[in-house]
Amino acid sequence: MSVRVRFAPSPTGHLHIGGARTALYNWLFARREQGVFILRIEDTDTERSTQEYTQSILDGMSWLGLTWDEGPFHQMERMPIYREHVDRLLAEGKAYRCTCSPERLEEVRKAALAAGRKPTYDRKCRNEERLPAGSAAGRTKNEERNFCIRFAAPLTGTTVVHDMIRGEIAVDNKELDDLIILRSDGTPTYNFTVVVDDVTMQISHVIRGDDHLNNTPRQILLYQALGYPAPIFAHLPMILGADKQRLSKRHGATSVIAYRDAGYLPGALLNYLARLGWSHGDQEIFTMDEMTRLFRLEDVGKAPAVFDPEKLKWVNSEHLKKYTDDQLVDLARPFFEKQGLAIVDRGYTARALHSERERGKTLDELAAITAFYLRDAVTFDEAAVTKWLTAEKKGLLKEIAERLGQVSDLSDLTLKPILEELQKQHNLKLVDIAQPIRVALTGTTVSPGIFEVMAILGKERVLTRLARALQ
RNA sequence: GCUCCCAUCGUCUAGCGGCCUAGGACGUAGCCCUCUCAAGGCUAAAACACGGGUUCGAUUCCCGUUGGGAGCGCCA
Repeated sequence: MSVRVRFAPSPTGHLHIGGARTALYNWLFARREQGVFILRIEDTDTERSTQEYTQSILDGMSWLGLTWDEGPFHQMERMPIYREHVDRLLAEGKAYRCTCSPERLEEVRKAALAAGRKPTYDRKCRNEERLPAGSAAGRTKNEERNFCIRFAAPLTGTTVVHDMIRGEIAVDNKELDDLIILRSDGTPTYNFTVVVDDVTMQISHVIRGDDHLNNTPRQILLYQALGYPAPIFAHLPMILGADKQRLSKRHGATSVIAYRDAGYLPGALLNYLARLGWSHGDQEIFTMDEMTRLFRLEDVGKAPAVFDPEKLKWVNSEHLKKYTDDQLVDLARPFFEKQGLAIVDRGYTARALHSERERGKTLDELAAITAFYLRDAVTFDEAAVTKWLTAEKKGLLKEIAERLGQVSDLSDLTLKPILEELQKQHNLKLVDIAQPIRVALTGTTVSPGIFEVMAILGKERVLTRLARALQ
């Protein structure tokens, strides 16, 4: 059997961390099994679905590099298919019209809850005499729209889910109620469309979050009613916030795009996400290639995982190490631009980034700490100036400037003797001489080695900055 | 409330009955390196939720308890 999997987000928000991992696992599984990865937009919630979110999800997927082989399909464009299936169930007596009002439903739920039962539908309309079936789904003309269509679920027996991650899960059919498959406005509902779509798209494996685990038995009932074989299921554990609650906006950035804008590499985000729930021995860092080769659904754990931004950062820094200085220039460019800095000298920028690359864990951080190289005027940190640019130190800097003016170029070779000599002469520690220079050149007390900074800046910039700091 | 799922260091996890004195990673702390900050190296603290079984032997298997998560929508 050929492997066909799908990622089916609903466009009611941006692509978030949890969705991205689900998409990744589907993608990895498809790649490894040489199957097909399908993207399906579940937009039957016309109230909340928007075109913007759809685009945002597509953008997120593209940025991550999770390319799809088929789609994107939109459920709103597949209405005839759903209606056809509803009609079939209706004709076979496996679905029925329900004229209960939302108000009555609410009362029934409340009463059930009060009696200690599940807040399910009491099957009133199913038990009353059947209304003329007709083509409820395809009703068009002057027909009233004050009814919806419910699935007539089996009253007895048990339904068992075969899950690649959870094993077998048996649920008593008594726990399942007659879910609505077609709303009174004629649109189908999730549990129905997902089944019809997965069948008609010939999905072989349904890999999704385990918030859908409870829905699975009802869906299996629908497969059976429709006379289709059910796909193989694999329910992934949830991703939680630091408070062990389901990850939400309250936990900070949850949209994939936010991570792109914060300077994370798509490969790093995916690497981190992959390790949330999946592992391969002690390995932490994976290339996409390694992941597609190594990923197995059998190695996915069952327990929910807490999203740890700190570890993500570390993973990102590890991935950052794999790029050359030259590649870093292009990666960091948008983040320099965000600060209003344009890259005029590519080689210079590459050398600047080289000196800082161990210090920034995201591209945003990296660009921020490298910015002083590209800025014309140094931005001074007040505390640093107060501590290190005292009158006494300024005298020292003046002396340094004079000596530097006499050398042809700045390098370890020319710089070291000069500073060491001054250090001895004034009976100072190297730190007492390095810090004033550092503040004068970078504006802060933190930077790469001072010799390196000076060599990269070059004689002209160094002297200019020194002069300016002395004012 | 009912049903389902889950349970190893703070966090991500390895472990699939003896190899466990429970391993790795992030983070934390200390030391080394050192012109600052990182990076790097070394070291340390840190976990099998609890109680019953099964077994010669349980982190590993079973049951219960507790804790957490999810579902119970004319949302997906």
